[in-house]
Amino acid sequence: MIKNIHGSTVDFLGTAIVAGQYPVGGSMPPEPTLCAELGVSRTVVREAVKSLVAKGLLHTGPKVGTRVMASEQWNWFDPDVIAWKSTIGLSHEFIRDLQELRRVVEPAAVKMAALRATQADIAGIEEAFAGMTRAVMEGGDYVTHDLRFHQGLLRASGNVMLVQMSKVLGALLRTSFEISTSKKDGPRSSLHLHRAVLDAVIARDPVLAETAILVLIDGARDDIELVLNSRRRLPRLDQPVSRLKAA
Amino acid sequence: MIKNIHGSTVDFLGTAIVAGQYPVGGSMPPEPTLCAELGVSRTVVREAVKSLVAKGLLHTGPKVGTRVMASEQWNWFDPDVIAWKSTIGLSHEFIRDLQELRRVVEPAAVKMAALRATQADIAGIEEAFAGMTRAVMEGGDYVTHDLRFHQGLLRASGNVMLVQMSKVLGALLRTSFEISTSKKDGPRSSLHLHRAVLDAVIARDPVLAETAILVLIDGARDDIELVLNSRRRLPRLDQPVSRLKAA
DNA sequence: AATCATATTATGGTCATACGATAAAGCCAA
DNA sequence: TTGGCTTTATCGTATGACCATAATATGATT
Repeated sequence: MIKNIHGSTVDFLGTAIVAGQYPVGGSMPPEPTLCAELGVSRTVVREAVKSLVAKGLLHTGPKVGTRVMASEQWNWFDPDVIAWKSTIGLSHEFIRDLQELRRVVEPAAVKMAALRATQADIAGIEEAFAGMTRAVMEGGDYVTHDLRFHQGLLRASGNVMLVQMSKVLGALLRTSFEISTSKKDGPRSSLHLHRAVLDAVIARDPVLAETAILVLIDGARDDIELVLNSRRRLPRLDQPVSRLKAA
Repeated sequence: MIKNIHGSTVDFLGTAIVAGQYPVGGSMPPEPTLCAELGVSRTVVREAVKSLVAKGLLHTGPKVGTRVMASEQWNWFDPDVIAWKSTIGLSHEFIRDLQELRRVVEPAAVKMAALRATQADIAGIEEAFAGMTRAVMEGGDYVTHDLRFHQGLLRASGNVMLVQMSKVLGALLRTSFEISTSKKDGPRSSLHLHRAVLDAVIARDPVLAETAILVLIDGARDDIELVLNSRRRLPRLDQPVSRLKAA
């Protein structure tokens, strides 16, 4: 992803903060220092900091400096924040929280979808399913279509807030799918489970749709648990604070 | 709320955008124009715009200008965005969506709370309940303590993502509570329903806790529906674009 | 010696100006 | 009409200056 200096700076600082490279509650280096470390102008640093303030990661004030907020204050539903968290490696606890969220949200969304999905919604999900099938048969990017399938379901719920979640859940789904896909016949075996969900939605059967998606979700949960227990901790990337323009 | 120029500018533009005063997909006035309209420097305008970009409301590019993103792109879980939406008046559909979200999230959170709440969590909720009781008996701010009660429940779920929701749901709860409170004996009659939830959590009974909170939520939903149907639309504030410093 | 008021100062907040970079829109030629 | 070039409006970045705030230090007063 090619970005301008502002975007790169936000990503750099955001990742560093989420990774815990600056102590929570402590102060960031003063603006001139950040300028020097990153090799950018004060304008860029200030606008980047403002972006991070907007996402709840930082707080600024004259003389008090730029402080890192407690992680409960961060906007965890912000796609960028989630992305930064993903790049440094999702912790076991965080995956558990996302998993729980998914198990709460997706069944509810599917129930609504069964009641309210438009033809366009269903067509979109069908297309995603077709892509999944194609990927299994002829090879190809299974994960992308799997993501579209689930995001299509949330979209079909017709609820703005639930649609929003698809972006956040995307991080979990990607991890989840990659794990499932690495298993023997993962995609092939889950294909008919997806079909069952879609059929229930088309049949306007909320209860059936809910039970079908729960099978899918719990299956994914078990796969993840299995992998997480084998490697106690996911890889964590500790990148040193270095010049930005070099990268 | 007294704020600095940056904060005021972000609020002003954010509110205007959420209110639909700038056409979605269209371009905002160019930076110099905004500077003139708001009576602030370009620095302030740019940093404000950057904040709004961070919240998904805007998108900028050289020559393309500053465009308003489609509302599906907005970070609806951002406390500021929700606050702006609240100030201009929550639409019927938006309240419905929030209501649905609440009905999905809160029962799940309460179940988790029943299993995992710490003594500190419970103490916090007890304190909020005491405040509610006091407000009913001696008069006082019922809504604030009611909010704390529900936020305490979400916090006790021990799930980061669910805790985040408390901020968003706060907007709905405030509206909801104000409506309920305006009803005859609203607070007094709902007091024992709250007590039932808390008791179930203390008793570590997830199922009981869930059914108890559902009674509470559906009661609130009915109250809201009633009020919403009497006045077809909530008041909407159309403030003209005017000088910022004057206010 | 302890306390409160005052001065200092470090740090973010705001402003102004200049120039670079980009992509839309117009123009010209084939 | 079409393809590519030029123009130009607009955001992106850099710099320097000064203002506003609040933590800290200083000193006076009791």
